[in-house]
Amino acid sequence: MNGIDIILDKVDLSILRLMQENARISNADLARELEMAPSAVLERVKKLEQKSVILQYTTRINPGALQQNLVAFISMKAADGLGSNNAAIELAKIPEVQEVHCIAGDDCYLIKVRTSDSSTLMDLMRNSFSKIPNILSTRTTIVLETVKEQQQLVIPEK
Amino acid sequence: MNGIDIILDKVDLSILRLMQENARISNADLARELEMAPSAVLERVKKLEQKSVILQYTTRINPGALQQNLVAFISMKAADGLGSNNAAIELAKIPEVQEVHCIAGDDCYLIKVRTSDSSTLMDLMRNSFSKIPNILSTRTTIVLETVKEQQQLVIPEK
DNA sequence: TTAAATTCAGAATTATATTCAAAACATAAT
DNA sequence: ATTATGTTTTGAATATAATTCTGAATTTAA
Repeated sequence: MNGIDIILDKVDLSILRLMQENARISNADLARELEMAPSAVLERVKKLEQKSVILQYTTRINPGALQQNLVAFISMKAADGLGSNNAAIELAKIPEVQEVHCIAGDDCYLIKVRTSDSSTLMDLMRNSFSKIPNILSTRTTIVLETVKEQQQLVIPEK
Repeated sequence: MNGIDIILDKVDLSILRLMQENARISNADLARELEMAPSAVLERVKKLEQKSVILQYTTRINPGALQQNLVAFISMKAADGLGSNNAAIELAKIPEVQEVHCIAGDDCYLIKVRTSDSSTLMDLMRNSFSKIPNILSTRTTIVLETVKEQQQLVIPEK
């Protein structure tokens, strides 16, 4: 399930670097950048997909264009027993919930939510969160402005 | 800079929905899904890019495959004057820093960082963060396990 | 050192991207 | 209503790319 047993060489890392920056790069352009035959590059890409090194090709959309300007972080205490993630799993099913993390310290979960505005967030909390058992308390932090937001990894040279 | 003045119709939303799910869908397949001519679809996609509705096509890479398993959230107080974001802008330049948010409440910034392990995080804090002036204090929350992590938006039907 | 497996290049085929002109459609103004 | 204007769509043409396959080269392991 993790990164164990997958060995990525220099070429793989270059592919990942190029595709992380632009997922729609053509295989032909990839091949040109890497100075390899398109067929060889394609084989590697397929292998990276198949080994789940590549999880998804996705499009980053301007949230403002869809009127989704509210971001909030919510920390939650839950009464899930040790070794049980039930609340987290239920939270993860909600599409507006972008991230669910189990964290060290007092609170059990830290989640990130994106909605159109604060009243939609309230609706979400009232209608969806409230249906999840074992949530004991929540503390919501509203984001005023986002300066940077991406998930790109730092890819080593080698 | 925001979502104002951009009007997206049903077809645009479908394009965004399909491309958010799979950025590498071919234009031909897009056209088939939408039952439109490829040329018409291409025009729309170009327009969405040009209007910055589409920000980027990116590849989600398994962090484990690159040995980047540590996620931390750090809240920071900074001495930036009101209306100045200097610390945030400097933080945003650090590649391991994936998110920088200005938040309401006591702390000024909430940032999300991804590194290979806790000692690399310590290095980062010692070497990079410490060089940023005006950071008064930090409180780091280590993620033990991530249940969900994506940035996909909820795209309305219409 | 050989055998097996992996990776690669090149050619052939199939499919796709892209461009363009013309038609269709929508909008606003007269 | 009717014309004019601008936008969007289509369909055809052509340029480019994806994909498959075979054999050669390289690597790995026995």
